[in-house]
Parts: sequence; C-alpha cells; structure tokens
Amino acid sequence: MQIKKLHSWDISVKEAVKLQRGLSPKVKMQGFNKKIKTIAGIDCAFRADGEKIIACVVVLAAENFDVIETVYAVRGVKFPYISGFLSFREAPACLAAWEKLKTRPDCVIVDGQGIAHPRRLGLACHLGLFIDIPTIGCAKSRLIGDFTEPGLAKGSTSALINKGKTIGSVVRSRDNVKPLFVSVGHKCRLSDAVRIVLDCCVKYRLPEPSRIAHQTVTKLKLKIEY
DNA sequence: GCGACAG
DNA sequence: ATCTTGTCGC
Repeated sequence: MQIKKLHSWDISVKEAVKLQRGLSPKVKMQGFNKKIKTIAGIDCAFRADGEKIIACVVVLAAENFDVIETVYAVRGVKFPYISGFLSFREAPACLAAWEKLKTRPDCVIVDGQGIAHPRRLGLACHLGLFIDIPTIGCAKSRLIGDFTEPGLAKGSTSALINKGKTIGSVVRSRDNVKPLFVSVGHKCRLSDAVRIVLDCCVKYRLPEPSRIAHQTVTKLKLKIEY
C-alpha cells in the first residue's frame, strides 16, 4: 500500500517533540460509512541483541478472522525506547512492511496508544497519518490518564481522563482479565474503536488482529535470516 | 526534586 | 520489547 512520507525519521528527541505537536492537529475524528470487512493488526519484535526490529502486518476478514494477507519488514533500530516516543522507534519498520501490503484494510488495530498520549500523538495516530486509513490504539497498559477500574465482566468500560477530557476507554475484553486501553488513532471515533476491539476479542484478551500479528512476528523473529 | 513511564 | 517452567486459577 501507498504511504505518505510526512517527514524524516532520522531526528533527535527534541525534534520529535516538535513533530508530535505539529502532527497532532492533523489527526481526524470520524465515523465509518460502510460495514467493516477487513481489519489489520500490526506488531513488532526485536532481535536478541536489540539491533534489529521486525514489523509484521496481518489482514484478517472481519467475518471469520481468517488471515487474508501477511507481510513483514526488518530494519535497523535507530531510536531508543523512550516513553512517549514509541512511534519513532517502531513506525519506520511498520511502514516498510505496510508498503508491501497489497490488500487495503478498512481499519487497523495498533499495539499502543492513539490520542491517549501526552501530546495526543501516540503510535496509532502517527501511523494513521502516514497510511491514511482508520487506526485504533489498543494498548495493554496505560501511558497517561486517570480512570476507575471497569467492571470485571467482558464489555465493561470506564473513561480514561486527562486534563478534564476523555482521551480513551479502559476496556475489559474478557471476564476477569487486565483491561485494555483503547483510544482513537486516526479517522475513527472512540465509540467505534471500542466496539471494533470488543468484536475482535472472541477467545483471548487481545483482539484477533493484534494477537495474530504478535504471534506471527514472534515466529518470524526466529526463522529469519538477519 | 519526586514519581510515572505505550513497547 | 526481552530473559523463561511450572504453576495457580477460572
């Protein structure tokens, strides 16, 4: 798939902050028109020495979660892990894999935050702006925001609040499991994001696209010639 | 200064 | 993210 090259990834942390502030206003919030037929998942893994990162994109049929397409890309790690700057570490590899994709999914579930970020530009938002397709941030833990523990039954939710605003939703994806932190990425609205994530959580805590992507990238990490 | 901190 | 077996609980 085609991607928009909004800027270089070879930058400093200080420049990254400026980019996040400049890109944040470009994130759009909107609902879906037609029914979702295909959903993609993206995840990354690192080589044991931490020098290489491998990103994988899987496209699933929303109806039965069958895998329609799988692509991946390997890149050298050129940015350290710093809370709040995850996209500058993982996005380059994710986009490289995305460019190999032939199928254009209706939306993408990203392993990380969307607007539930200090400068409202988490990995899901950043990737969304580049691929220009609806993205959903679905993180396994919290970055920022206050919330009350949601009910223990699947489907229970509670608002994730920051500076008086709802920036996401804390979602119980299965009975008695740690909740997921869902937030809007790009070209999506929170209510739709939560519904889509819950619809994809059929048997496990993580939604199928994310789970399959993680499972696939973990296997690739072992069987690849670096 | 102290504590928090996606993957 | 990554290093890692068995084990407790629904």
